[in-house]
Order: sequence, then C-alpha cells, then structure tokens
Amino acid sequence: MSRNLPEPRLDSIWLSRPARRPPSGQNPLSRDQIVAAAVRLLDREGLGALSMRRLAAELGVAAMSLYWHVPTKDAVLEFALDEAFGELDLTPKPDADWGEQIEHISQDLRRIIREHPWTSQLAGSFALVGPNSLAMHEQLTVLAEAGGFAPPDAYRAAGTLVNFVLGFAADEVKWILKMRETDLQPDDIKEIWLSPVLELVGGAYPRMRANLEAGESRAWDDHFEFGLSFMIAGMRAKGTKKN
Amino acid sequence: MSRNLPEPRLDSIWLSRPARRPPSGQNPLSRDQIVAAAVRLLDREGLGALSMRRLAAELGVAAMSLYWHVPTKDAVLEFALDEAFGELDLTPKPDADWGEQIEHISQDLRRIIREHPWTSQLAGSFALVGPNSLAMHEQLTVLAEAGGFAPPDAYRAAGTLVNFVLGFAADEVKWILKMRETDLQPDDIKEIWLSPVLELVGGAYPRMRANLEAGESRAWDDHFEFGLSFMIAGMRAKGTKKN
DNA sequence: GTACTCCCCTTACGTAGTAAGTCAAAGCTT
DNA sequence: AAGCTTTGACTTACTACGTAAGGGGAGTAC
Repeated sequence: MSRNLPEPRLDSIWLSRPARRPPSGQNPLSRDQIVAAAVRLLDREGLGALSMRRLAAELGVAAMSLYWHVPTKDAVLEFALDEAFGELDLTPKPDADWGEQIEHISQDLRRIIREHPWTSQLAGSFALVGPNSLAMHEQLTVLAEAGGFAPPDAYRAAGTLVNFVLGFAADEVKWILKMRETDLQPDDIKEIWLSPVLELVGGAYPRMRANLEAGESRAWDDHFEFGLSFMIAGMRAKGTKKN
Repeated sequence: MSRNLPEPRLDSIWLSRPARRPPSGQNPLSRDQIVAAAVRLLDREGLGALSMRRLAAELGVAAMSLYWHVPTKDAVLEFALDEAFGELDLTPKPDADWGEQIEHISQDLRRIIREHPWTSQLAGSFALVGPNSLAMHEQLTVLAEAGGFAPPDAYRAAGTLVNFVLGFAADEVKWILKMRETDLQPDDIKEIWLSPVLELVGGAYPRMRANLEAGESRAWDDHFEFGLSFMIAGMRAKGTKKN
C-alpha cells in the first residue's frame, strides 16, 4: 500500500520560469487542463491513484504526452497543490477583528485540506512557494501585524499558525482517508480500530487511554477550535495590541 | 525524484499483535535488526533510498527474507519511526516548571526530527500510536494538566503542541535535506534559491518579499523559540494555573 | 517545396513492492 | 533413531511506476 509521495523538495517548479509559451490553438492538452484533471483525479481516488499513465488516460491521451507540458510528475503535484490553495477566501473583512479574520482563514484552510485530503500529504513534501500559498502567508502576515506584531514576528506568527493548521489537518485527514478507504462510519472505526489501541496500551498510559476512550468518534471541530483559540490567545498575549 | 512515502494509514502495524515468537537461535535476522538497519539506512541515505532490496543488501540477505519478519515495507517504516521517538528524553524534571518541561520535550522532539529528517516525512503518513509516541503524548498531557488544564483539554493541548513541532520541523527539514542533497551552505542556498523566489514574487507580496530578504539564512532557532513561546503563552493564557 | 516548430505518439529501461513457491536445517514426537 | 513439523532463508516472476529517447504528422514561414 506504499504510494509514491515525493521527498521534500525545494527546487520548486515555481522557481523555473515558464519557458513554454501558451498554447497556440484549441489544443486538447494544456498545463491548466492537466492540473485540473489531476485535481479531479486526486479528489476522486487519492494520491496513490495518480500516476502519469492514469492521469493521461483521464485526458484521453498517451502517458508521455503530458511531458510536453510538464517536466515531471512532481511538477504536476506542485501545481495541483497550489491550485487547491487558490480556493482560499482571502478577502479582507473590514468589520472583523484581526483575530477573527485569522480564525476565518484558518478555518477555511482546514476546510480545503479536508476537501482535498491529498493536499495535506503534499504540503509536507513541497516548499510552499506557489503564488496562492504566498498570497495566504502574505495575508496572514498582514493580519498578524494588525495584531501588534513587529514585521519579523508577524511573519513568524503567520508561519506558526500555518504549521498548526497543517499539522492538525494532517491528523484529521488520516481518519478521513481511512473512513473513505474502508467505507466505515466513525462508530465502526471506533470499534475496529480504537479497541485494539486500547488493548495495546493496556494499563500503560492512563491518560491516553482515558482520552481515547472518551474522545470517541473524535470531536474534530471542537478540537480544532480549541487549538485555534489557543494559538490566537498566544498571539494576543505576545502581540502588543491586546484586543 | 518521486519517492515512496506511504499514504496515511491507520491500520497501524502496532495494532496487529506479534504472532511471531522470538527467534530461537543466533539467527542472522530479526525484526529488531531489520529496524535498526532501516534507521541506519534512512539516516545515511534518506527515505528515498530505502527499498526492501536495499535494506536486505544492508543486512547481507535476499530481499524476500525480510518478509518473514515483517509483513510490509510500511511496517518497517512504522517501526523505524517509533524507534526514533524512543530517543526522546521524557524523564520528569522535578525542579522545572511545567512550561519549562514542555519546552524541553518540544526542543528534544525537534532535535530528533532534525537528526532523523525522514521522521518528519513519515509522521505525516502514519497514525502515531507506537509505544514511544504514546509515551510522549502521555507525558505532555501530564504536563498540560499540571498547567491547569482539565484532562480533555490537556489532551488537546498536547496534540496541538505536537502538531506545531511536527509542522515546524517539517519546514526545517526541507531545508536540511536540500542542503544535504546539494552540498550547499545556507548562504549558497540563499543565493541560488532565494533570489529566484524574490524575482518570482516581484512586487506582488511586499511582506513576503521583505521577510524573505531579511530572513536570510533562516534563523531557525529563533523562529522555533518564538513559535514555542507563543504556544506556551497560549497555554498559560488558557490554562487555569497562570504560572 | 523545404524547413522549422509544435505536439502527441510508441517503445523501452530500470526499479519498485511483494505474491508464490522451494528447500535445507533445526526441533519435537514417538 | 526415525519421521514430521516448523522455521527462516532462498529464487522466480508479476504488475506498475517514472521517464529517457526518438518517431512522425500537422501547421506555418519563406
């Protein structure tokens, strides 16, 4: 069941400029179409199902044809990842507190990762320097500055926040994918998965045991809101503008 | 350059009990030896270099021999991951504040991930339910309770903290691996990598530009301490025990 | 017509995980 | 001691992957 997730890379595709002019006619294939098809396929069947052959089939084309528009499979993944970030709602909300706006973007980022679980797996492997990713960091930095952080700290605070959301969503996504894979409901998962864990830990880790038992079908929403409130409390405590 | 990182799994190897009794004689192969060799290989050559054939070669054995001791490659990776977590120093420090102890464990976790960069890639793919991982969460939960959180919130706070450290370290590790891969120093990286980013963003994201320019060779330590102080400030703000 | 570029194609290589089956030696039963 | 079972390694082979290399046809420019 091992699937090809790329190693972390920094020589991002975003750093090698187009070098390929836009399509002349009504070509059946283009980078945009490839990326769109990749997102569709990833949403439908997951990261493990995306092979160049499969993606080409999705477009009614031979595998190697893709390589005219895209240098490697990793590039496809990077484009798809940034494409998903493009769904973020970053419009400023003038009548909302900076903290509320940060909360809104965080919730939105979490939503996107839940809707495209593969993003969580890719975000850990690629440097996030696509245009939409940069726009997100930029906006969060702006809001952190509004919260009273000096520019360098605002930048760091934004990064810390993104790390939290990505980390949280990664956890969440493991469950979502598991449920999708097995066609089980949360309660079934509890039965077939949680019980063995509890048996495994035995008497060893009382708190983990208690929390796993109580935590039931995972109240993800509450958990997320708690963590987030937590981050924002930290920001309010460390920034100079207290409200 | 795509490498085989597994999809997130929840049907963890930890959940299927041994079912294999310990080797009788002085066998050349055992699960422990395989895991130890895997860790060595991963440290030395990275996640992408670990194939079953390569790992077997490391042990002077045929590839399929490993499958007697271990059901799949993913299992090897899960064992290796928990093995690394085993290096954590979780001993209670009686003369340290709960916040200081949390800080200590967080720093230690970060150290381990830096020393074994592949852990960061694997942690995103496997449910963290190995014994050493559970021990870590348990201890962090204990400390959060000492900070004044009610048990369910302490559990969540611990999770939030781990998410932060893992997320931060994932970022960091991308750079470490890049430097290792290319044999470059931070300043060189700045030149060959950062400049193109800056050129790419152009005038678009003034804060990202400013921070990337100022951020230089990435002051990771400062950045981490900032984020961590941030998390702990949040905990102190939300927990009941204020100091 | 000739040349050139664009874009998609076919073929093939090397490597991956692992299913399936083989077989020698060690251990247990009688 | 003889025979049976279990253990732990081996070999072979299958399918799928990313992509290097190169072919060829259509459209355009002179």
